[in-house]
Amino acid sequence: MSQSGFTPHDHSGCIAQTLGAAEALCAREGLQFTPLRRRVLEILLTGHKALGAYEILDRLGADGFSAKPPTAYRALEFLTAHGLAHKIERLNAYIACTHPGEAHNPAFLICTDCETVAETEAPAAVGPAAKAAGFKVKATTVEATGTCPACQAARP
Amino acid sequence: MSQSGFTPHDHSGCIAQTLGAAEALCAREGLQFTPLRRRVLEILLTGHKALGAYEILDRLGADGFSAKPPTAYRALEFLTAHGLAHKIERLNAYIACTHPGEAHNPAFLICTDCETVAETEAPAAVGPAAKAAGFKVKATTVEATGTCPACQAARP
DNA sequence: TTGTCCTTTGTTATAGTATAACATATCCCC
DNA sequence: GGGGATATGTTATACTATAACAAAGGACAA
Repeated sequence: MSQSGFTPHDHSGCIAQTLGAAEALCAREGLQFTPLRRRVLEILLTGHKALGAYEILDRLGADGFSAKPPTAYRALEFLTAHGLAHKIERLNAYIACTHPGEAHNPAFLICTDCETVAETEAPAAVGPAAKAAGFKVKATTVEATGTCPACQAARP
Repeated sequence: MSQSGFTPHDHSGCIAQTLGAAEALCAREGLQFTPLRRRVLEILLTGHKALGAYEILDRLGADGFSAKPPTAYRALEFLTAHGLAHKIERLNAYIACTHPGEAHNPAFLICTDCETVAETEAPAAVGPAAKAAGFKVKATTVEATGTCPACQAARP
């Protein structure tokens, strides 16, 4: 599995692998990996960029699906609920998970130049502070904005 | 300074202290702490909860300010730009900073029961992973949802 | 003093994000 | 072939945010 969406790689492999993992996960858990849900995941997988719901919606419309907001949002809810995609809160946008099925605490590195988003593993980001406060953590969002290696090189 | 908005405390002291710090910071940096900006900060300081821009707007209207969106958003932009308030991305809402002026990397603990938000210090949440990826971090968002001590006790 | 620059606030309009509520369809299983 | 569960279609609306331009006021120099 790639550690970073920043480094060049065979992206068609990325796509195939993730779709395969999604199929396997849905089969294992008795979930329906319907054409709509599959198509939304494919759209997200076109690149390591976060897409807004309405951007996804446009592409769905081109494929003959209903181009109304709930269509996209419901598919995204399914994908995020099962760890196949994540919402990037800073961007109000969505991205395919790069290692579905594996338990993880994702952190995202968002390049503000090229808009590429890389998913990495977050260390215990709030664990100690939460413990000290007596706070019981359910989910953690960790997102960093900045500049990816390629864009640092391109704009010195 | 309180480590947590979860523990009971003298909140009027909270308010006075933060407003004082804001005044001092603006005086020091040559910024204009106008009545509008001050009022928005006061509104945010009414409790340790995040408020939406339109919620703030309603209260501004009651005080004779223009109740149009840019009024609130511009004040919030000023406050967040200078570290006097923060945006909670998970909630699309805003909260007063509990220790303005001090350099910090805030992390937020969001109670999904009572909606209280506590600000704590984030450890280097993405440092190692970013370094490994060659990513240059500009800003980091760390937000955890969960249950605060009081709500854990109330709903066992 | 008045004219110009700059910052802040007011105002109008619109863009972008998300969900509620109800209708229809499909499939599985009995 | 009827009943329940799940998924999708459809309509309407709520919520969040910004662009663009107008107007008010202070600071400061000519």
